[in-house]
Amino acid sequence: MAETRRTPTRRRAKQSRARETISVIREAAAQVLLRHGYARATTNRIADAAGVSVGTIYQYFPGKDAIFDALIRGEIAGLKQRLADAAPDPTMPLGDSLRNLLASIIRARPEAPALYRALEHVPNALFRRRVSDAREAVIHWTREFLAAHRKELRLCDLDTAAFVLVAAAEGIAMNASAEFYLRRGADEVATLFTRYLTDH
Amino acid sequence: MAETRRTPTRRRAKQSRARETISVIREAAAQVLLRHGYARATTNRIADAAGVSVGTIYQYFPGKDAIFDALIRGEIAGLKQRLADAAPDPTMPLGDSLRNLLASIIRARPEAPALYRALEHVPNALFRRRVSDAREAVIHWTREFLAAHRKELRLCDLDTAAFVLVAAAEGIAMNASAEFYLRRGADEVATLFTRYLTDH
DNA sequence: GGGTATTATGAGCTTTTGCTCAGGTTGAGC
DNA sequence: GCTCAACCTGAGCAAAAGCTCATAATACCC
Repeated sequence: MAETRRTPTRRRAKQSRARETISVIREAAAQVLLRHGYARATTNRIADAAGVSVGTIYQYFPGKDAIFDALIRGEIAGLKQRLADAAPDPTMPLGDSLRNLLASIIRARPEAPALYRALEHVPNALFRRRVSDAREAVIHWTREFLAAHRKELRLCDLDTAAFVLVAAAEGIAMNASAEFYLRRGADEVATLFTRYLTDH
Repeated sequence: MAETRRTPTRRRAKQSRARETISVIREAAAQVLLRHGYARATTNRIADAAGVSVGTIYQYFPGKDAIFDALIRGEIAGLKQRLADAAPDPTMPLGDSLRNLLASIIRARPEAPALYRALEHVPNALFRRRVSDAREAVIHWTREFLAAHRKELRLCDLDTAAFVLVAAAEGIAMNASAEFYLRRGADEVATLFTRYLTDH
């Protein structure tokens, strides 16, 4: 439970069997985290859920938090990938760009918000910095996106605008249900943002 | 650590000395929660922070989670009070109402978002329902607020609008720093919402 | 001041949790 | 089929956390 462990590195998988085990552990950790929350996500429970012995976990992860660290790194990498994929095409009108972007992010991983929410409370300083670094990166990306569309915008303080957009989007993503998006929720969010950014 | 305890109720304070102790414990719990997070917010640590013996905690709280339950109930009650205080005056223009509302909520308890964030991960089903019930109540209150200003609105689906507003506001409140509000952040949020709701 | 109900103490008991390690199993290469 | 490195097991240890209870201190009422 200490912040720094005595055994910094562990065995690296060399056979496909081991790589499979690692990903099974990761998925089990995500499931347990979603079902029980961090405080009850014990190593033994994760091992049970993974159908694996506790010892196996410690073959590949130096400690409990390392599992969640791997999880959050995966989630962040995925989010960044999706942002990159949703290529910001400056020729397309801003409203349509926004709609596409939101739809693609939302469709990609519907369970991500809940997982993210649970992950956010792993009591580890490095870990928390990873999360807020990622937020900062998304804000920066958003600012670039806005700059590419500068001519359509009514405002000039792009930094503030980017922050407001990302924070609002995060709040909505965290609380919205799947049905919300099915029932034109993504359009609604795009409208919220477009009306804020442009003159109708 | 079990969900149900053997000792359901505890001593009720009868002297002012005891009431003082209880509130000291509550404040200490909030501090420890903010500083260390739920997983490291142990009963002994809380007792230390409160300058009180562990036993004293268990005189008034049936278990660790009960402390946080009391905390969240207090926070929610405070938020509801602030919403009620910010009387929705339908004669005032919607933009101004929003600005006032946001400013009064923000000024009241700047540390509330962080506390709320930490509290959200107490691993207790009843507890989590309390939080989402509160969110639901705020959404309902917002719907009423919108209904009172219906004539100024461009949209008709007040349920969706109320949800979008509350979720966005939560996201912004959770991530914004104090400086953000000082540097016309509240105005910015009011603009975001006003432009979404009305025709410029 | 004496009596009693209320409040506070904290050493330590019980349970839980993170983690280890001595040993067993598997399978790729020969 | 043999070998050996890679992989896996799970009982159990040490530390930590939740909580109790016998005892002490305090405040209130007469």
